[in-house]
Amino acid sequence: MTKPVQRQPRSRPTKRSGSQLNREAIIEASLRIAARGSADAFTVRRLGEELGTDPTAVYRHFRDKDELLLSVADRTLGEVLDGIPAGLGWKDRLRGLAAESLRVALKYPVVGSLMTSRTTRRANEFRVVELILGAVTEAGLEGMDAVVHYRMVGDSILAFVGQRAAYLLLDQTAREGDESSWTQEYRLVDPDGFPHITRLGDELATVADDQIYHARVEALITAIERCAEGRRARPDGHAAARD
Amino acid sequence: MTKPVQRQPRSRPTKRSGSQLNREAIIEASLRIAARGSADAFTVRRLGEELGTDPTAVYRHFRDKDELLLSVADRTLGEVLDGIPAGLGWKDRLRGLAAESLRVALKYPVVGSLMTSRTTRRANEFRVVELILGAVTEAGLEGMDAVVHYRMVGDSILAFVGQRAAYLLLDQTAREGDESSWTQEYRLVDPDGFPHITRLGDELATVADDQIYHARVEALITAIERCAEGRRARPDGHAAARD
DNA sequence: ATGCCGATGTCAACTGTGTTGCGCTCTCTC
DNA sequence: GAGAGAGCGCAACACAGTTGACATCGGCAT
Repeated sequence: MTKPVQRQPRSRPTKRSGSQLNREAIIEASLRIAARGSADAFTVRRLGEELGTDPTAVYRHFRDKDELLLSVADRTLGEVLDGIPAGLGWKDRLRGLAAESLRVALKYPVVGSLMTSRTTRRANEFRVVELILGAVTEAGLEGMDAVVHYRMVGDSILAFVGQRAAYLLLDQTAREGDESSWTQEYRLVDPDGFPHITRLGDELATVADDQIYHARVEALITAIERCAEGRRARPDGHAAARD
Repeated sequence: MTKPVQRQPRSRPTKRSGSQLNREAIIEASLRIAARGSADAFTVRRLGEELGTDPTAVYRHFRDKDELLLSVADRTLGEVLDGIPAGLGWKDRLRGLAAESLRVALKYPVVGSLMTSRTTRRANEFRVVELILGAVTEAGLEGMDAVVHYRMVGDSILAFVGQRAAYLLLDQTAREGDESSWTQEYRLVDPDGFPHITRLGDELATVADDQIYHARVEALITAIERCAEGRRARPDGHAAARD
């Protein structure tokens, strides 16, 4: 009687309903914590606070923190997919995927930074893969060309988005160091040994991440186009896009 | 006198003062540990073992582990630069940088994975920046175009290399899960909902990381070329590489 | 020579992390 | 109503980075 624990039968009365916690609630609490941003915020103990339960209760629903993280990441992938409008051509679909990925990764920096080199192997990841494969197919790629360019797009977006997220997570001191490097250390280099850095000092200090992001996305699209053109030129098995 | 603690003057009595340790020795011990590969090997305590001293002695030479890591990373950047032959054109210089970066990152996976979104702000990093800026300048880029493409190249190489290194660090169980995903889970998707995944199942399972790496590097070079062509076409300030 | 002092290494300990084993309670099922 | 079993709380473990107190050594000015 110490705790009333009012439970509504909710969706599945036949399921089982004796618990306060479930995977969904834990994932959403994780997202709330991840959205707060700070680097070390996403710990099991803070997750317990957020849930109002003992931290170790999480382990009744997830084997370990890694499995929880993969589930959370897949949830965020769903948020990415929901943000992409329907009915776009393949280029704008990829641009939309890139933009949404960045938005979501900056919304949940911890997740974005930890997932740059992982595979969730869950539902929404399949949808993303299918989306990219559909885009490169529509662009005219097939077989190994399609797969190579899919991986190129997927890995690139994941990587850049992860870099941005990880940067957001750096603590204040480290981030200030990184930011000031272009306006401080890089200004003091020897002009003879480093002529390019010296000459381009202003641009190095003022270039924005979004410009670089844009350039990277467009480079991916160009690469796909180029490969497709090469395929149309000589439609045999392997299309080499060398020069 | 409770403990004798016999210390022999060890290797260099003539060298410097009574210190057994210095930054160089610590960095090299760190590289030896990092080269052994396993994920959690690079700890301060293991570093103490490797050095034959108390773990906390490291803190007499580096403010914290992060500063040590940045120094180690800059050392590995030197190894990258040393591996690039001289006298190459800008394309092959970038290809060499990419190949050497991958080689070194796979040699010291811990360093490679932790440095994907950091800036060392040390000597060798300047040399790398100068190298890339020189390449894009030789390609015909100037001003903001040069800087944007430099960052594109630098970030991309760092990111891909970091992904590969991080993957190497995954423990056996997690890695097996990732590896098998293309031959297991991705084979069982619904053919109607995921036609592209189904159709390209074989290629998804057999594509090699090196193919993707090659494609990414060539995409970067192509992007630089394209931007340079656009500049030559209309040599005013801003060159928009849209379509 | 001597006494001081800073630099360096050692040791114990602190905080915080993920994780596990034990036991209690509460709900569901028969 | 009784058994069973899942879910949660609690205490504790191993390991991480880091800090402060102490010991020792070398170089320096007196």
